[in-house]
Amino acid sequence: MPELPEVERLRRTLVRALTGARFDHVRLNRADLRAPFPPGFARALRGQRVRALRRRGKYLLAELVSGDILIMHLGMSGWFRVEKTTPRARRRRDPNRDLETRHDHVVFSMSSGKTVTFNDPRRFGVMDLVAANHLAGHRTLGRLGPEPLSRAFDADALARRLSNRRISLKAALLDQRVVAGIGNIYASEALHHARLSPFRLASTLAGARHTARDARERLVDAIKSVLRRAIALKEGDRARAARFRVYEREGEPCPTPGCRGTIARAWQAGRSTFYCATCQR
DNA sequence: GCTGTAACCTGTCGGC
DNA sequence: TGCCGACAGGTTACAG
Repeated sequence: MPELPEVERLRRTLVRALTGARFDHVRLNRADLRAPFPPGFARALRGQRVRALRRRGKYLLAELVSGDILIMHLGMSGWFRVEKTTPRARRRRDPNRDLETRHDHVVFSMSSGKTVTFNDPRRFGVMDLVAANHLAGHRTLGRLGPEPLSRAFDADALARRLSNRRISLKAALLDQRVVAGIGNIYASEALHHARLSPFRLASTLAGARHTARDARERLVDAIKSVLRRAIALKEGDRARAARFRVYEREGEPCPTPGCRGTIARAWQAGRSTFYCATCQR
């Protein structure tokens, strides 16, 4: 599932196809994803040139020379495919290929000679086009918490956002207003890395006592470390067994050195949580 | 205002 | 083999 590391890696791939290029043609294969495309979406994009491709949390933001911003969110199953543009007549029908392209919802033909296709079987993705000066007021982007890999995200910033929050730590990490870009997988991973129970009340990390301060410093370090490591993974390292310490490892021994616990699974905030009850407190 | 939960959606997997 | 239900998860809407 695309969380911050996956979106960042995708951004680095898309930069080459999009930056400096113009949208020669935009094809929408349906009228909506999770929400309808804004009126005139394809027409408004056509002819526009991409100045830069940024990421904010799990959102990809294509800054256009005109000052508009193309907002893209992958949802649960969205992904982009980059291919060299080929004339339609030369494409041959291929049943496997048809299966792969069944959920191609948006096709960008770029002046770079690349075709960038958005494929999203579950259609939880989002695309929107807004003026740059409306970005801060955007209903979701405008409320996002700090970027976890930025200097702005430190123990003090975390304390401010967890203060008075009477929800679990796991639920807090999933709240994009607390910190942007973490999803179900990396929330479990970071909490295990920090040796903090996913069931602990979020506000207990906001206190002035040194134990609370120590815990939130561990959590900030764990979040940064887990995300950086995931971003740095190469294509060949993507096997889940190599990537995750607790996620989808129910029943396996806890990987923390010296811990004799077993990874358990619980249902929390409507999501699966993987944790070790022995070393996560 | 805050919190928890259902709903959206479709591919996959296990059980029958 | 085929059908059916459960499950996965990011975000939003809604109820309490």
